[in-house]
Amino acid sequence: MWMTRSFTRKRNRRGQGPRLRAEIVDAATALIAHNGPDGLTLRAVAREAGITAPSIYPHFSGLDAVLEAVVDNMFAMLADYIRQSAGPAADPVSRLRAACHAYVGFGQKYPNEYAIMFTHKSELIADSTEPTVANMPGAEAFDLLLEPLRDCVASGASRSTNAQGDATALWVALHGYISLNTSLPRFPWPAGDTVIDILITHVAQLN
Amino acid sequence: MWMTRSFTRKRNRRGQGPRLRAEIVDAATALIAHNGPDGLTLRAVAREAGITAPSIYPHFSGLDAVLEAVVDNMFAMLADYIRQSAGPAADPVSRLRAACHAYVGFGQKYPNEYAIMFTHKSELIADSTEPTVANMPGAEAFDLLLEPLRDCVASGASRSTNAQGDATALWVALHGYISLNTSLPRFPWPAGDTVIDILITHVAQLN
DNA sequence: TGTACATCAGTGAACGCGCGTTCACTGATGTAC
DNA sequence: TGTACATCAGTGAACGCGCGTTCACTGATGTAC
Repeated sequence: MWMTRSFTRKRNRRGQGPRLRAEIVDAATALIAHNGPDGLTLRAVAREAGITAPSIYPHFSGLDAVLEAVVDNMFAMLADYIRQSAGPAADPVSRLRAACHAYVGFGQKYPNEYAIMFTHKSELIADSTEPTVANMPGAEAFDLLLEPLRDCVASGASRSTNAQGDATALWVALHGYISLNTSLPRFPWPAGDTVIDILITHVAQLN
Repeated sequence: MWMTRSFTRKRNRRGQGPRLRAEIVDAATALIAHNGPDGLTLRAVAREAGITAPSIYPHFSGLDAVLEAVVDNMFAMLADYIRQSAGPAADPVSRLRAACHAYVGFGQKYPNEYAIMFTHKSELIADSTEPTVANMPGAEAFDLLLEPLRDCVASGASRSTNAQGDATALWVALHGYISLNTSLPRFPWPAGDTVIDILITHVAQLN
């Protein structure tokens, strides 16, 4: 069982109040990572952060707002994670494969956090914003799949004639792998990365 | 807002007590369908079923057991749903395509119910049972993808050399589509069934 | 430089609520004689 | 056929608990003069 941190927090100095905001987000993330999304309450977050429950209100309107910040944070981490893994590779196919494996690797390294990124009520995305790729929460990560795929097409390594559609399909497939593999670990999965490689090769139509 | 049923329930007759078990499962399913998995409590299920909370205990050890029954029920429904849609088609490719579309259709028709089928703690599956395809909760549904794919291979319609692996990849992909499409409805999805068709054609390696 | 004061970063007690679970019970229904 | 009884299918009150949210407060820290 996960235990609350036991050391006593030191109050922030004048003007440093907003630092607590980040600590609250970290505390919520840690709780999700260890207990899943279920036990997540305002009071639990406060306990984990080493503060009292009312102290959250100056920084967030409630638990939903905290969760939204956690999700935003995780999406930014995901994009960084993919960039770090896929950046070095020179040829487009290696870059695409690396990006896909990094995407799945992130989901498997942070399964509970990954799950809430997509479980989270999407109504929180402002209704006024146009539904384009650019202002989606996962837009950065999506682009990190789409661009290498486009490069594969340009270099003749992929037979795709619809990069946007195929990148979407690829995203869907990788997401499905993370989700199913996490929730059904007892399924007789083919060894190692077999399924991931099948998906990349065929959905991205690599030669 | 979803309202509780207002008519008053009639007590079951002697010997008909077990009927309440099914009513409890139905009530829990209805709550999940309308409110998502979050507001689901023992007392809410009892209210929805028109009984008092303690009346659940003779039939289930607690909320987890109710949820398990709901999930089992939904997996059985899913298999029926696929069979009904995919049964008539004569040639293997049509059967495979129909099965895949039915799978996705089920997930989109019952998004909240579909989500809990895989969100549900998989530890409830007896640890002693061997992890084979046969005793998975979704085994029936998986077979309804695997068999048509094998037929496609046999008839020369699919280039797959690893039906089991490719069926797994296909399942993963369809699952991913349901999941992402449900949680990100504002993403600029390609029109209609484009993504599904891309996934079927390429993952099943149809000619 | 010293001091009075305003402000900032939280605390701690309290509230009403719905929850899971227990317990003794009730009243209709079937059964034995 | 009548009646006493056992059992079945639930009820209703009660408990302790953790929750979200409010409110008045405190004490350290920076600022004005």
